[in-house]
Amino acid sequence: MWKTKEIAIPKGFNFKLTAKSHGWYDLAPFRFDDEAGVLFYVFTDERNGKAIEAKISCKGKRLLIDLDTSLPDANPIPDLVRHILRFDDSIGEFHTMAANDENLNWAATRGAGRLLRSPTVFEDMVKTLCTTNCSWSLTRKMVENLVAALGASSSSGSRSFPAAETLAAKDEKFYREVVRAGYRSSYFVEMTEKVAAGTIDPEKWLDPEIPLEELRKEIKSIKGFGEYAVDNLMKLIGRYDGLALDSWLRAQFYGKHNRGRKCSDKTIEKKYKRYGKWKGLAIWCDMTSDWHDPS
DNA sequence: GCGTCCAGGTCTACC
DNA sequence: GGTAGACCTGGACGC
Repeated sequence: MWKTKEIAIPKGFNFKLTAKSHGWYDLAPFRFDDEAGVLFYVFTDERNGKAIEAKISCKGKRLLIDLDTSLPDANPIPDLVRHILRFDDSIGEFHTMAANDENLNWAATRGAGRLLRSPTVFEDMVKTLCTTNCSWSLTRKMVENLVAALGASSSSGSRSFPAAETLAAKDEKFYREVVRAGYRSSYFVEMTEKVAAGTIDPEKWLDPEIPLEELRKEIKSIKGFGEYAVDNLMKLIGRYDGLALDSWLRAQFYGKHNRGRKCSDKTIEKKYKRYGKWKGLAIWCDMTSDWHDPS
């Protein structure tokens, strides 16, 4: 039995631009149906550990959340949806700056800049580690393997993202042979054990009061998190100070702003310096301006 | 089908 | 602080 919940969207919110803001919509348990304009996600019901599939779509000024189960009115899923779509993010300052930039005014006009994220920082950590040093197809495969092997099953058979404790119970052999994580396997073991044991608490990183450098240092101390991975995770947390430069982003920059010729990372930094704490969002919106159809 | 080469980001050892 | 090499996988390519 499906049950629909409705919530009001914030002013200037663009559902499709947010859902497809970066590749996360393509990683399990997310899925996006372009034709229908529906974002799918499989949540975990904290009460019993069962999976709940949600279909999220937008109708006028309302967001519709269709759940494949009947839940009590006080269920947490609408709040989690607000979190993943970043309803409460205040990016007006970024839009004000972008409005005066010929490369970025599209973002201000159309309401881009909210980057889709997972319900937990932990899930974003795992996925970020899966993006390091490999093709996108391998990233998809690793996440898929993880969810298929350890996720809880919904009534329709789709699977949710496993909890840290579930991942921590697995050894390096599992990550190597089932997830196909290769040399990253030992990083997964170390990271998930630390989270499950409470040695690190990723959810606390959402606190905007944590000093930037302190946060950066803590994430950087985790094996497998270098410059790119730290910046990427921090963007998802809501800190856009780092550019999260990877080979794709660099190549895009060379093509758009340097006549296809390579240049140093410092030159790239210089281009977005005026955006200050928003520069990570600025380069991302600049480099993805041709991703989205005008509708 | 098989073998080889390459891209990708981070870590570690070394200078 | 900077650099080189190793790590591992999937995809592209040539045979």
